[in-house]
Amino acid sequence: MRERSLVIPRPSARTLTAAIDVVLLTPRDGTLATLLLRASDPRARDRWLLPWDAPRIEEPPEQAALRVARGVLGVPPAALEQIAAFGDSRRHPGEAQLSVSFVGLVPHDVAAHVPENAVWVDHERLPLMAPRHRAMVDAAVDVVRRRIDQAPLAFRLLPPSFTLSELQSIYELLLGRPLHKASFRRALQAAFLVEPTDEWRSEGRGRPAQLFRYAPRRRRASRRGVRFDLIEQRD
Amino acid sequence: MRERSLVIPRPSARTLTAAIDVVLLTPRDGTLATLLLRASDPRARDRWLLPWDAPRIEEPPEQAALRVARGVLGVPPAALEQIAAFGDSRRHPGEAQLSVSFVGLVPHDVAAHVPENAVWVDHERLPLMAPRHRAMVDAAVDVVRRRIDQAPLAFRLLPPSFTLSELQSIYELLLGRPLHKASFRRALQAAFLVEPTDEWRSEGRGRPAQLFRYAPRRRRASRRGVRFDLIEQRD
DNA sequence: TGACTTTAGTAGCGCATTGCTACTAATTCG
DNA sequence: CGAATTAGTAGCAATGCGCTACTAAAGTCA
Repeated sequence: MRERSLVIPRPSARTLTAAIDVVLLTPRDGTLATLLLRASDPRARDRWLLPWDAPRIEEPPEQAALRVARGVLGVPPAALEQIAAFGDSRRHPGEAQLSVSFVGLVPHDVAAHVPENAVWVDHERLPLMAPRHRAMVDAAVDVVRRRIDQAPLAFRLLPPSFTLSELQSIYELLLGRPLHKASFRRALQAAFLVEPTDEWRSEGRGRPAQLFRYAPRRRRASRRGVRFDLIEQRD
Repeated sequence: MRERSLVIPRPSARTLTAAIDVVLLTPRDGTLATLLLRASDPRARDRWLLPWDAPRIEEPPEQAALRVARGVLGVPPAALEQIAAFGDSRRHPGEAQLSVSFVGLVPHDVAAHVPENAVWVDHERLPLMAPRHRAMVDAAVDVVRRRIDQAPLAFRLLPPSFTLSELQSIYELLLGRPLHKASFRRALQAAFLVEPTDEWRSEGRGRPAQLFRYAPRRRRASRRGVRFDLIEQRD
């Protein structure tokens, strides 16, 4: 039973309930923090929620995500990327059958001004949440970690000029592991991503640090070889 | 205007029309080929379609994608991963407002048996298609290329035992660039991904090749350093 | 003032990885 | 048998990366 024909007799789209969910991430106290909203109804099943809303009529998911993010932050996030669609049996707080989730990065200064019903929580110490929302946070961090070396995500979390130590801290937070200072700087220089300004910043103790700005000069030669960075078998 | 409160007054999910679209990829004549279906109605606006269907009631997207893939292939694909949700103004053939798209990998022997209204087309030489479907094919190839070193995708396109030249060809197809033979084998050995069998295969001319099987022995040490493989600025 | 602490930044060694050329090995074709 | 063809390896050169150990410039405090 292998030869078939006309398997798909003119399908037509079906309606289902949908939601747009947004995972906002910011560097905070040495952790990567996620923005959670306290449920307005204290008897609600889920006390803590990711910001979300239904898409408006004819509103594309990305635009809806931007609207939701702006609703909580007042300004757009520094970066916004789609994570994935979630539509399995894991519960969504609004009982949406299908969720399209986005991750947004928020600079520290913007993150300081959020509504009173919102809190930033270390992404590794989340309270009890709807299972779909919790899965989104984990997936959001994965997306960021996989994209950090392909998009200038880290730089969007910093002001236009920054010290290399600040930049390294952001990378360490986003990657979730420490980096070696000398190696980090060497790799940064080889990639022609930043250029020094003639300003220096004295931050309390210690030698003042030179300020740099993001100024990608040329493309890095394409990735060499094959890496076979196979972690485990996924089925 | 930065301090806000209660930004999200209990949203509720809204209904919209949805579709599940599947990009099937197979190695074919030295190219990565995509499965397209010819429209049953020759006057249809889109003559060529990706396999797709509406999700059934309560059917999760992944399961629907599996069903669609089985409908064309007769068997499940060797691997199936979500690509992304597409919901912008790019037209879908079924006018679905929201599409959840998946990419499936199909071994060569399975790909040989498809319905008569289906054809395999080089992913770089697609005919005119609905814009959303075309975008999905491009995104599917991107997803595969980004995941190939983290999941054993290449091995799923091969029979249980295979020659290293065959394996290298698959990698080259999926990555879209040639690899150097000696370097490929060295990296492969360092990753402890395959083990030799005691069989050899003589394929016409030339020295017979030893057959190997996929047998990941241990995890590769985690990726070192930072790579800053920044390609271009994305906005 | 001068030693100590703290943070910034660099030099350079050793090892692993990778691209490459050049080889050897085993088979078919004529 | 020799040429052609495909499989597989050796080893060099260059690069990348982790690390230790340094120098530099500020504050702190006796």
